[in-house]
Amino acid sequence: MKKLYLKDIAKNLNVSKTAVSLVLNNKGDENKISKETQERIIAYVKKYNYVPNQLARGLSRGKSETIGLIIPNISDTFYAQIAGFVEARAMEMGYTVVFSSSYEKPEKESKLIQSMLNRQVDGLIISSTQKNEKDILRLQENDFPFVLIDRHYPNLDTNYVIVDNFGGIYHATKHLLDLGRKKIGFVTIKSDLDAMQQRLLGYIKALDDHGVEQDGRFVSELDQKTYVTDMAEMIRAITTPEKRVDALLFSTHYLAREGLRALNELNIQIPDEVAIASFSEMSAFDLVNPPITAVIQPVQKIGDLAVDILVDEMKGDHMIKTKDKRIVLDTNFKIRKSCGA
Amino acid sequence: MKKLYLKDIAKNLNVSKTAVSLVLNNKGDENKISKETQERIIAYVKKYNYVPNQLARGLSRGKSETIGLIIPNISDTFYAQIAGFVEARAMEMGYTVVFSSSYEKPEKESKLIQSMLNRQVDGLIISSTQKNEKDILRLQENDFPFVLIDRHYPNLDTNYVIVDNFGGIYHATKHLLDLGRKKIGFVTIKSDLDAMQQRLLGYIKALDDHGVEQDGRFVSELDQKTYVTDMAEMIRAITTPEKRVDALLFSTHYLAREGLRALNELNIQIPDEVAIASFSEMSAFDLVNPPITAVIQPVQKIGDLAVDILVDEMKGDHMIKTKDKRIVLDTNFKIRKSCGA
DNA sequence: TCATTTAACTAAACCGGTTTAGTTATTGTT
DNA sequence: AACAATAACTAAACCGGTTTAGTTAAATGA
Repeated sequence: MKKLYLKDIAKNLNVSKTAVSLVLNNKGDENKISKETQERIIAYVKKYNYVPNQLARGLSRGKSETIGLIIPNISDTFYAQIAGFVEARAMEMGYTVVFSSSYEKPEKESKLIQSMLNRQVDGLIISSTQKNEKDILRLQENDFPFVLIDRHYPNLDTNYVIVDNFGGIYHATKHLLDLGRKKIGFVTIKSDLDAMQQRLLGYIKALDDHGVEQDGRFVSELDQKTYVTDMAEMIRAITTPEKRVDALLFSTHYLAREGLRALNELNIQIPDEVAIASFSEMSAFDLVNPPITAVIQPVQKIGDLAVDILVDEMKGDHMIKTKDKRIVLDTNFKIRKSCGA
Repeated sequence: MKKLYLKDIAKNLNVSKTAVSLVLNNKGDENKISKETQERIIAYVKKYNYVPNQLARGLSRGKSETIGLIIPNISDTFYAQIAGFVEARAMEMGYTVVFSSSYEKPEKESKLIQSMLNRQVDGLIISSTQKNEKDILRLQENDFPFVLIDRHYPNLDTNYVIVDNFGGIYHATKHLLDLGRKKIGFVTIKSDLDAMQQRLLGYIKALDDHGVEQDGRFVSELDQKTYVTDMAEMIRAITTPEKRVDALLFSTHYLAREGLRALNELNIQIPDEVAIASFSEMSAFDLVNPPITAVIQPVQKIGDLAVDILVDEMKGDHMIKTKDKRIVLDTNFKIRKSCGA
């Protein structure tokens, strides 16, 4: 079973490569290939199950029908889910997805973008480290189609699909306040990410709006690399009688996971002694002890919209910007036992 | 900033495309390009940051430096983790990964394989639906490099990296028996997958070896599509006084998750009334109530080895089979509270 | 009836690299 | 001095498609 090429088909049917190529690309009619010839070609192709070499096709058409997906970490449930939806939607649209994890390293992200461009992806979906303005700017200057997801550059004028981080946390904070919690701690990751800043700001704004004074506030920023080990100590520190919090809000699902673990180990009763809630969740938050109240991100929408916008951008006339391409999605709020509602 | 091509470099340096190409591919010396010319070329390329078009490169060399990964579902933590390790390892080796989820549909899997072949991937890593012998056989007949992971075809002579499903469950079952549990139920998915069969067999063998009679056994096979809703009813049925089990072993992590949920809802005390354990885990199994004892799969090893074997296969002289390319990895057993140890 | 369209098709250039098969000038050998 | 060997390089073919710019023969128009 040796491989069948366009020229073989042409030879065997006594037509030109051109004819075969045109017919296979649905350009037979407009190029006046007769109905019979078209049928002969299609029949032959079907019979011998011919499929064109995508590299050759891509090379000559200047596009690869491939989109690149760059995310911080495919092993993280949040990104894995997004990847799943991106891939499914892309496939519907006829695109293949190549992906890579940047592990939050700007240099890695930069290399990945370069490498994907070499591989002639037609467009990029990037959840950026947000420390790589240089590459993002370059993409934009070159009118290369791309969409940022989950994280965007607030001072750059790009397409993006993000969630309302501020609003999500504001809602969660308000909920805790409404339940009578007065001393709400906010546990987050040391990070310049705008998304993280917004979550912090949402927390602060909610406290301000409810007139909570300085001593009712406690913000703890853990290091991305050491948060697992730091968590227990931090929790111990803020649950001492002097500066005891009565609620903790975690800015990410993995912080909530470790926070819960630490609280359980210290035998602190949730929600009685300390109520907790999390921004973003993972698949077992409804099964942990106690189930964790969480701000839910619309992962499917993020994935679907990112692809839709990108596809539009890739085909579209670059002059006509039809769709709105800056999207801030609302979050949901899932109340469970951990917040004591 | 318009794109720089090989021919531009050649023109600007007054050398041939050949010279540039050879030097960039580290074939300068063997082709007797003088040291100075080599340096000139390298300096120029570095200065202007030239990188070759991978489609053109792939087309002319007949390889794309890309590997395809086909898994049941990228959103599943298990496969997401494997994908992460596969991608990382592949990148180390200079390969890009394209992936797609088959959602357990053989036809989808078949299409994906075809599509990836069209895209000229150099090799495939497949976690097959195991209902697609036809395509796997064809790959093999054509000497196309591929490695099966997680699931293999027992009657086909292919490369694979799987885990010892039988042994893993045997160990877990024995552990429950040793803890004095006499009526152990086995909850699994209706499936022809050999992996699933092996898990069932491991359970049976362990019972046999310990002389557990027929009424100490209970196997429940749930439907892949409806297990979430069926679980509660099933659990209720086997916890009636007449045929009450004192332990439940779940053949997958998602079954364990739903089983735990159902048991909690029915207010059945774990492990006092019913002990539970799971084959494979998810990231919060140590935080759920109670933490779940689980057979742990070596995800990193699966990913790493799959890539190693595939790369070997892709470069390697097909005549010389150096490495062992059928690998059955041992599982670990993580004891937590749910089994009552 | 002769010029013009049109229908049906194709040769050849092209995409941007790699590779084969040379070429030319210099050095080495006898 | 004559010839082979070698160093340093390049023209052109090639990968497998797409696309442009034609060609040819029949149909139409004035």
